[in-house]
Amino acid sequence: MAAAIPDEFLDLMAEKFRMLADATRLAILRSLMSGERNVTQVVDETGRNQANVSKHLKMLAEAGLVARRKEGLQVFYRLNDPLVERLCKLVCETIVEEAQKDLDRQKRLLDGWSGRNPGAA
Amino acid sequence: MAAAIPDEFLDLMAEKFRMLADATRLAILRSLMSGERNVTQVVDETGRNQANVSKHLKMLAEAGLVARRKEGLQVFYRLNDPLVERLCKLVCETIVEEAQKDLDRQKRLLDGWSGRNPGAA
DNA sequence: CAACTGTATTACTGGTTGATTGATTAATCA
DNA sequence: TGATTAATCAATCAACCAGTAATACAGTTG
Repeated sequence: MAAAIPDEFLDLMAEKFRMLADATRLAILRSLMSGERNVTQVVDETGRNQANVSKHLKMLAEAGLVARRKEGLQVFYRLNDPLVERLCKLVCETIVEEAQKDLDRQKRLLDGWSGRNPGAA
Repeated sequence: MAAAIPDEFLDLMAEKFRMLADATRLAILRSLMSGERNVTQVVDETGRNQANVSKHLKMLAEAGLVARRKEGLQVFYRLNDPLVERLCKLVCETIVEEAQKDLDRQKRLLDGWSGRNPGAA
């Protein structure tokens, strides 16, 4: 019956989605999907600069999406919310599907349609 | 094996999530989850003003999340992307779980813990 | 201890985007 | 024409993001 979403949820939901609505943060999360990483490793894997990565990691930690562990000089981060991978997976699949649909449409226009139905606008 | 997310996907994914990263748009989508609605109905159900709703509906339509149908004076919108409801459902469940976890933690502090382990800070 | 190095965070800035609102316009129909 | 519905315009305000520079922190070395 898909219970309706209560008003108080809307802001919380928006906040969750907002965390995922940035390519840099997604790149960081993707890096953490392979396992725990320190800041320098994340910097290397994402190609973003350190201050920027650090800032986004802080946001993600405050939102509860990643967890922090300090060890000597280094700070290690890891995924802390199973939701992340599930949401990313769903969206990725959708992107693939949409790309496939586009391909099919083009294909139909290019070969399947040639010669037939000549007068159509 | 959870195939890695390719770089080219990051922006597309961020764009998808960004559409859902706003409480007003979520309220609009929730309204449409009950079925097709015209703009006035969405305005009433969301409590936002007409210009605002109209603008967000346009964004959602351009992103392909909703579909548009004009009939006389009115314009009807409906959900057009099965992803929306699945993503919202996932996030809602997570919010409920997190709230539950908070409740449990408080409960444990209040009654389960009283008397025992007296010296702990 | 003081100086120094490597690692991570914070502060500040400029530029961009986004949300909201009131007023106006466009389209449709009585 | 007048009423209704939706889209657009113009203006304001807030949020966000990248980048540089400055700061903090832990550990090492002299």
